Amino acid sequence: MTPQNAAPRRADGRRPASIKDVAAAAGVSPTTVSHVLSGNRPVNEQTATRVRSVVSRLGYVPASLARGLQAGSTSVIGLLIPDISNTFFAELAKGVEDAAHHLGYGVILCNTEFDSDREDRYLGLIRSRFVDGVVYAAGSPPSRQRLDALVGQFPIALADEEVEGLGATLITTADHEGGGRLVGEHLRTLGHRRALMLTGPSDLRSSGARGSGFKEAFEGEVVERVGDFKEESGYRLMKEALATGRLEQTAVFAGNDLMAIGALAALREAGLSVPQDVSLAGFDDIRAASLVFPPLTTVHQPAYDVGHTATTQLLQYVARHQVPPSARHTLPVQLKVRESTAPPAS
Amino acid sequence: MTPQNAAPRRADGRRPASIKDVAAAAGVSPTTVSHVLSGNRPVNEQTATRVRSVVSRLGYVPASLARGLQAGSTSVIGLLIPDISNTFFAELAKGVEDAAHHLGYGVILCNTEFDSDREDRYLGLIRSRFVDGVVYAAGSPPSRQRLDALVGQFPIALADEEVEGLGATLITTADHEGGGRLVGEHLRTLGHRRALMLTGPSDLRSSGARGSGFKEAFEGEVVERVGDFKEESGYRLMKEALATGRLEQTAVFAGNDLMAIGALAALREAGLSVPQDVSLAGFDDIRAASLVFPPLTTVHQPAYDVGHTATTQLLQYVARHQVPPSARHTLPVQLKVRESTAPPAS
DNA sequence: CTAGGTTTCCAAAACGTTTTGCACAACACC
DNA sequence: GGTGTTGTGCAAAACGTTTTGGAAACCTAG
Repeated sequence: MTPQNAAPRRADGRRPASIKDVAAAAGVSPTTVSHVLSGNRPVNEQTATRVRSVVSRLGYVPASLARGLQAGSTSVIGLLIPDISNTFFAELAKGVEDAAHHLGYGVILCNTEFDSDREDRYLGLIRSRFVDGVVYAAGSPPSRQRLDALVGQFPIALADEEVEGLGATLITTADHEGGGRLVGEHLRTLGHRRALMLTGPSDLRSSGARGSGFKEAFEGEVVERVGDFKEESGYRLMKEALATGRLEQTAVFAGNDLMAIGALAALREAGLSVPQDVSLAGFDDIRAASLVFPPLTTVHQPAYDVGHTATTQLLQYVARHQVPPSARHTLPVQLKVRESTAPPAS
Repeated sequence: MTPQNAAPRRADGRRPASIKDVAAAAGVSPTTVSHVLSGNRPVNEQTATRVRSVVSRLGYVPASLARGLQAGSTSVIGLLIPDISNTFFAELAKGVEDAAHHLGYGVILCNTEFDSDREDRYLGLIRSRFVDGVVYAAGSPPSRQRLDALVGQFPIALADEEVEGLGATLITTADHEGGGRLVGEHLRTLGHRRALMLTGPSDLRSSGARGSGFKEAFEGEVVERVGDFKEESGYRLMKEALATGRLEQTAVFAGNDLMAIGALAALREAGLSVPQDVSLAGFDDIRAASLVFPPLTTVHQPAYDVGHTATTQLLQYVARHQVPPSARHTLPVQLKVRESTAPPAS
């Protein structure tokens, strides 16, 4: 355990090569090295070759911090999401990453895990200008006072979940209401007249929109139970509904696929089979939806596209050092009819 | 569209407050502001209060780039993974993030998507010291010449997948060989004597270890077909095996769950049912493994723990500006017997 | 009154880049 | 022999911090 000192030293004790080292070794000024590397101004070809050979011999790589400090930007954006292990967000992240990469940006993942400690840290990192912009995919209502410090001051784009009264923002979201309508219509057409709705958090715009779309199109009698978009809550809510005796409804619409999967387990435990006894529909079309038995009828959300669009929009402004204007992009969704829905029994 | 100029300006045209602005407004020197904020040296309580009030009035947040440049570190580590939408890596990422957060570090996600362009960019970002260290979870054999530039120079920890001949490195991996053995033993005990193995890439250490563990414990006749750990390859390989006529084997061991799920689809299409006609086992215990029908017998890998351990180890050295020594941590795995395996039909 | 200690603050250097204004030389053109 | 023009390279400033060596003022004890 050899004690090491001062910070800038490299782990093995050597200092990483700086532009000065290169300049000295090549017998030129740092300015010239910079010009050789950036091509910003012409440099004599002989000198340039000499510099380049020194660069590769020393394994010189410009320090991004210094470069960023000087340039006033880092070419990295942040992606704030609640839970990367949820495949929906993973897919969204992929879209963000693709778009960013394509435009020359890196992505720093900030996984909040619904934990305010963590949210604080990342918001701090963002406010300290470690990143040039943020794509914010809220999975739960965000703490407003923290966001307020950003919006309008800092380039930010909301993905999938819109946040109430947050002032001018770039918003990209799937058509939650339309998706709800598709499900409602589907179940109505099958002949269902009474449905149980297991919703997500009531303070989430997306959750409300799915519900209102559904109710509008279903036209029948709808009973609502509020959950939190997690699998466990789908299980619990369904359990509760079953505990009251015989199920009044012939169809269940879960706020998302995770909840639907939870509900499915509860139904199975109660000895009810899907879709013979009860029809069940979800939302999101996560990977698991088609793997589960029976494969779930659900609404496909273009998670990848949401991420991609939000990022492309955002970067358009980031690149010009502008605050994005208020704008909304709504992406179409698609009903996937699988085997968990059928006409009611009788 | 108001044209904006110089980089450091904020998007709305105002420059973000710097320590100088605070100092000027509070009538002190930047030094004093810094001391107030860091508590690094005592400051008169009156002055301090005045400074603090200016800080909050101006919404001053220290620029992390400048701070990092001065300190020689960023308090952020990189996580290099091939595919964040694979739940195994997502789980691992969560472990990394938790450990890092706990030790005061942020995590930048570098999703390579098996794309060398992207790998290059991120490796560049790393070499430019944008991060203090890296957790590398290779999903495919990495391009050695790129990694060579890092290992031994830069703090790096290998998670789950070890890389041949990479010199001294910190390695944290699940017990792939032991897992293979568990499956082999399980199938042998059930009475199977002939098995088909659908493996991952042959140049991946983990893949080889799973196979050799399996063969050692199974003791029967094993036919091998090489895939790439993706669902499609499981499907294709199984299809090919079935195309040759009647299946010789009574059991199938897939290199991972994704391939098992692919194989399951192929078996179903061929009219074979699992586990009545064929037993099927996977590896990883991803979320989908228990959702699929029938639920998959598989080996549970502690993905979260692998990420967590690798990160904790790494940061122990990063914090002291040391290169991690060569070391290996092997984490235990666990056989999950579900409904996809049964005694052979006879 | 002096010697020494404390308290409080500041100036300046350093971190590693990029950018800009300028100097010097070489060359051409009339 | 002026007068541009072009090629080449450097010095210095700037980006926004933290750190360090003092300086100035005040107090205390002898």
